Amino acid sequence: MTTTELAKSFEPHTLEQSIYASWERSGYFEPSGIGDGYCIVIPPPNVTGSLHMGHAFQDTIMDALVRYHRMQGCNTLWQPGTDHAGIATQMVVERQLEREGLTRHDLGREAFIERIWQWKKESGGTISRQLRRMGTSLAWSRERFTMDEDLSSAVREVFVRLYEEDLIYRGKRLVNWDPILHTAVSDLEVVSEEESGHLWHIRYPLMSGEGYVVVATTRPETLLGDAAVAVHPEDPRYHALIGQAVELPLTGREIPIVADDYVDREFGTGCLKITPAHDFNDYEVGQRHGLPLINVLDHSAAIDLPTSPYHGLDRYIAREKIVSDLETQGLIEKIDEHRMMVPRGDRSNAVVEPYLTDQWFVRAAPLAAPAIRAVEDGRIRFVPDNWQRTYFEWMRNIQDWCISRQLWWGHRIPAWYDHEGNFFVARTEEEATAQARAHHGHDTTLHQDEDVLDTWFSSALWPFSTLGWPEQTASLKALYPTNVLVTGFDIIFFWVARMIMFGIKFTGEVPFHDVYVHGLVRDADGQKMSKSKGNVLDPLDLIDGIELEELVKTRTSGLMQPQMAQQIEKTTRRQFPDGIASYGTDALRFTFASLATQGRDIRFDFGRIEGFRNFCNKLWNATRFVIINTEGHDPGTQQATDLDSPERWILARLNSVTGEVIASTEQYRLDLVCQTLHSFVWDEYCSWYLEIAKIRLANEPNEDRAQAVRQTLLSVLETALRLLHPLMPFITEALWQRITPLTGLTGPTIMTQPFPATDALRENQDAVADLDWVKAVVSAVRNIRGEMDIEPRKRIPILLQSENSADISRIEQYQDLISELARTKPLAMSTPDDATPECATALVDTLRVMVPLGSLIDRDAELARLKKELKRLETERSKCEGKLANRQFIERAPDVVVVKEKNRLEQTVNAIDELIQQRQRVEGLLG
RNA sequence: AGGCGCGUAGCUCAGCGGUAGAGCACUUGCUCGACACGCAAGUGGUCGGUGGUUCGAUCCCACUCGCGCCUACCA
Repeated sequence: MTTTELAKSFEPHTLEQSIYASWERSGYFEPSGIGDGYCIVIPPPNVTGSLHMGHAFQDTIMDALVRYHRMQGCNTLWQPGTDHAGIATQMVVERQLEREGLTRHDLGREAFIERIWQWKKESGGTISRQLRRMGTSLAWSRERFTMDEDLSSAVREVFVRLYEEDLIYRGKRLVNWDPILHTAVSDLEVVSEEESGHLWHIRYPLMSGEGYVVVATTRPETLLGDAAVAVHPEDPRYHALIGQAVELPLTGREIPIVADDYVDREFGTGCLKITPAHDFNDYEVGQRHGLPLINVLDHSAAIDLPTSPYHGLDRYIAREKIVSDLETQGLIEKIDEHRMMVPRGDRSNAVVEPYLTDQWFVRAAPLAAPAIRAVEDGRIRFVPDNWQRTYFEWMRNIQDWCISRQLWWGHRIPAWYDHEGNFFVARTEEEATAQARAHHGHDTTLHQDEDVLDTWFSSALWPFSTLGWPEQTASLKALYPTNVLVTGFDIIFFWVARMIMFGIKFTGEVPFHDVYVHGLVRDADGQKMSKSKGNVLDPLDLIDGIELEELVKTRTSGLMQPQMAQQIEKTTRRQFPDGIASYGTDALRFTFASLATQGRDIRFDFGRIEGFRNFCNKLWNATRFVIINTEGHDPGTQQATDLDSPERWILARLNSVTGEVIASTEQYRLDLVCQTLHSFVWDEYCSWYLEIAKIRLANEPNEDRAQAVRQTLLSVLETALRLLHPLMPFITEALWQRITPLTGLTGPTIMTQPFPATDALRENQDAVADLDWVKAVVSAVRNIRGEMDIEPRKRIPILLQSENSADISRIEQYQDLISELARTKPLAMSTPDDATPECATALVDTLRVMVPLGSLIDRDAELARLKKELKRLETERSKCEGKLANRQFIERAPDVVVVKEKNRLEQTVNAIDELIQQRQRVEGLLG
């Protein structure tokens, strides 16, 4: 035995990290520079964030694709990097400051930004460390960050060009305003959910002095900014009032009653107050009727009317006060309970306020048109393809994109203002100064726009900015357009659509050819994983394992809502009473890959990961077996030409499996790849071929033939390792390196070995048919043994009977194999004429497999077994007969199907006859 | 209000026009020299419901019931 004997079981943590380090050190992750380009850009995670299950899942898919193509000989780049996550990161650092009793304004912009860079430096390594633990083959030397200087200059370049083409404009518009974060957010960053509220019916007295109209509103405090009351032009109830005026309560202002068919006559009173500065619809109505925009809120959503008694009150406090004042004046007609959609900021959870401010916008429609075309004409393909509907739906109704954010952390907008309010958009301050000089005829002082760009603006450039754009770099030429974007459906709008628009606009080409849209990882109950729910799993906890107490601690610390801690602790203890076992990276990756189906929800199932950890161990031990049986024999993999059928069979199977793996990978069906490889390795290679090899190596006197078995053991294993490598990189590397010396192959790593290819010469129908038959015969004996409760170790006598010459020659050829696999005494042939003892019988097509009853077998058990088998056959027969009795079937079904059905019936009927006779014989025995 | 997805074995999921599959769980045996993270043999499904197309439907179509998601301006 050698000193490098494998451990008895697979222990992932002993090898993963050193293997990864050696890959990285050797530069295997970097593009080779040879072959067709294959490029994936990683969806950049938040630089200060950490890896969650969704990332881990997505990264598994990308790494599998990348490793596969690298082995296929492509010039492969998986581009790593992170984004600056404007709002999220700024919030985190502001919260840190809060603990010190400071705000960002106390520090000032420069110091605050410095502080964020500091935080990035401290926490920024987390995510790349975690990615490394996942085994990702990212080209780390090319790692990018959206705020790197070159990427920032790409951002400015894009901004300026869009501005120059009038595709970016600045304007005072209603935007979604987050009154806690004090910034505009885009419509995508607003999540509306139904909440309960009230519908207040308020009387607005008519100026004529005769009565009042009643308006219904969910937001009485905005009354202060009303500019009109609107009714439907064809509403007979209010027809006479159109053109009249009402007195706006609490303000004494006079506002008109206008007619607009936006009003829904059925809703509320059919009479609507119009607040153009605080509601998107009212804004439109206001535009149509030339109404003034009356802003009544400040940037924290408190009332901003210095002359009013409500000045300075928060919107909800003001609401209460206004309602009570109205009540005092008898102006509240009624208050109804009301369910309504409430828009909240996805980060702050604050109720978002439509708010009138100066912002920068991207004119989206002209950019969308070519982006729509790219998908329509197939230059970009969604996988699964129904996601293109979602894409089209949004793109065809696209709204202008508000890109300015009132934050400090991000790409500052490259626009400079003079004191007159003119602004100059330029790549640099010098250029802006020059523009200003040209404008004014002399130098003026300028100051840069305070706002930064939406993080998604820079993300939209990611596929080409990371490759060096706007420089025409070699990487850009070789690797752009990238091949596939792997992403979740939740960011199709945020990111995918915008990359397509900007990619086409600035490179003239699509940014990627395929968009592979995967599902979202959920917990075992189907719940979305989130820190606040306390159901997150850290991929590293699955890799390394975690004690229950530790898990409870991480799940309950740092909560936004500390009152949830108890509940979270309880469910955690219930769900993971023993903590989480250590499964290793390969098992985790294989699990993710197996879950990469076409669906939307991916429930993480611990049964799966445990099963795949066992699979790793199986592979490990199969390798041990192969090593033990080949070491010292120098078999090589140079396959002998004259192989016996078990070898021809397993090689043929390997060949089909290779074809299936390639096809499934190309279709992004990694779940099928898993299934195929799992069942090949476990059910065919280990359960059958290894067992056959044991027998042959023990009994084979011919050394050449024994060597052929050893070669086959090795070469099938070696090939299987390469097939598995994209999914399970660590164990396959470890085992491959271990067996390489035995195979005579050389090469420093499995990573850069060629991916297996199919070879028509390996196909072998005859060997496959023969081995299927051998397996069926062995299974028949094992079935009798199992059902009869015969000791597994005990050799039993069996008789074989057949008139079929194929059966007879197969028996001749495989008798030793069958007898060993089924643990029988030497096979005995008999003819139907022979007087046969009473037997337990099973049929393999035309072959009768019989185990003499004797003392071994229980007569009742055999009768029960026969009964069960007969029942199965009889249902089958009646199905067949039913079909064949149908004239339509005979006439219309394809001939092959009809013939098949006839054969099936014949076989079934024969089998039934056989078994009935057998039953009679057994019944004839006296019990 | 529109759009989409899902409903297959106890659980998690494949299959999607010609004999219902996998993993886990379950039952019964096994300290056989690779592996108990294992071996062998089993149990378990009117493929959500109703109708239609078809010689034939888990698969295609229509309707329907449940669950979920995404878009949308009903105050």
